[in-house]
Amino acid sequence: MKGYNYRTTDNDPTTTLPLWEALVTDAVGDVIEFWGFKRNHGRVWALLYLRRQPMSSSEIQEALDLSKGAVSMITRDLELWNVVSRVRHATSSAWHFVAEVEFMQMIGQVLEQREGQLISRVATDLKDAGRLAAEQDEVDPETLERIERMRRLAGMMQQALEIFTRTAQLDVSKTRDLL
Amino acid sequence: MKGYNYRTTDNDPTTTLPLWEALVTDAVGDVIEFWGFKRNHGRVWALLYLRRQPMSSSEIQEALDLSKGAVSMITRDLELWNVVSRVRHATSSAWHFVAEVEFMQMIGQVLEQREGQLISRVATDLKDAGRLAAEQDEVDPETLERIERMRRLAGMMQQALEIFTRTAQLDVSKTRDLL
DNA sequence: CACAAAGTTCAAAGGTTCTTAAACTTCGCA
DNA sequence: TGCGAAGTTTAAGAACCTTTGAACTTTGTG
Repeated sequence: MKGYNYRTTDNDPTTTLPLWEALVTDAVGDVIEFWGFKRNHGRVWALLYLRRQPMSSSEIQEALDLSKGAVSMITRDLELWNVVSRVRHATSSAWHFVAEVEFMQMIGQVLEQREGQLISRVATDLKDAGRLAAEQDEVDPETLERIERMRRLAGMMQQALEIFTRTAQLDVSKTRDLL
Repeated sequence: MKGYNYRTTDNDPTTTLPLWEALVTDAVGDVIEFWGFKRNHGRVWALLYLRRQPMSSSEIQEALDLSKGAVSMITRDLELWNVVSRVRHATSSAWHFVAEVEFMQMIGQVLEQREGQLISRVATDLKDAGRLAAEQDEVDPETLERIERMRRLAGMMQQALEIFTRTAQLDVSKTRDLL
């Protein structure tokens, strides 16, 4: 879960972003990275949220010192997750992006999906293991019990994570007008 | 958060572990990896938990096809987290390891520590950003408000994660005699 | 339609993490 | 004390993920 330090804001003279904006975008980048996303997903969202006005790809690219390709891929992801939307700006032919405020939804949604895949695979593997072990004569009944207990532990983790993501989303909706 | 596939159990003829044991150790490895630990932490713990008898480093090494150094480092971590303990076996001069059953505690403990570090840094950064932005005349009050809202969001995440880890641990203690 | 600008894709580069293997240290025992 | 086995540390390498940059495709406009 550790980060990759593709940081460009430290002491880069070519950066045009004021320090306070860099602090915000990097902070959000760190948080989002902690949750298993890419740091730049958070940085782009934070910039758009902070600016409150549609920004073009090239503006984002320049502000955060990213490549054209990176901006394309990142905005595609953010759009897919519904935390950024693409709008037409009157004065320009290029697409512009704006931040949606449902930030926790993105985390909850993707977390739940990732976790669901994992747990279902683990569950079937542990069931298979229990079945196979039961077929062996020399396997202790206590050992079979331990496999079953691990299966239950996995289920518990799933439940806990579900509760967490649901709570997190609820917390946001409670204060949705805040954001 | 993705894994590194240093898997040796797929179709390795030198592996002496029966398939059902490999399924269990790998399943636990996958879960633990999802939580930001190393896959082999989970595999070693699972093996010890399954065997229910003290195992020496070299036994672990052979069973899971790890190097001597890897076993040393992994058992050190597991011991530090109190999910494995080191015992003297009567017949041998080598240390042996046994699994403790407080598995969720390890996750909760380390998660909370990692998260605490992150959030406190993010909090101070966002506070700094707000202060710096306020000093600039051309910064919109609405923008200041948005920085403040992000700070609150970070705090909310911290709370949610705390609730989660506490709930997870509680769930375990409720069923502690099970495991 | 043709051209230019905008946007996408992907192989390769760059960077991080994990594992290994070998040197090194510690421990038990004669 | 000296030896061998056990255990630890670490530099180098393998595996992996992310970003880049250039080729390619799409879009808008005269």
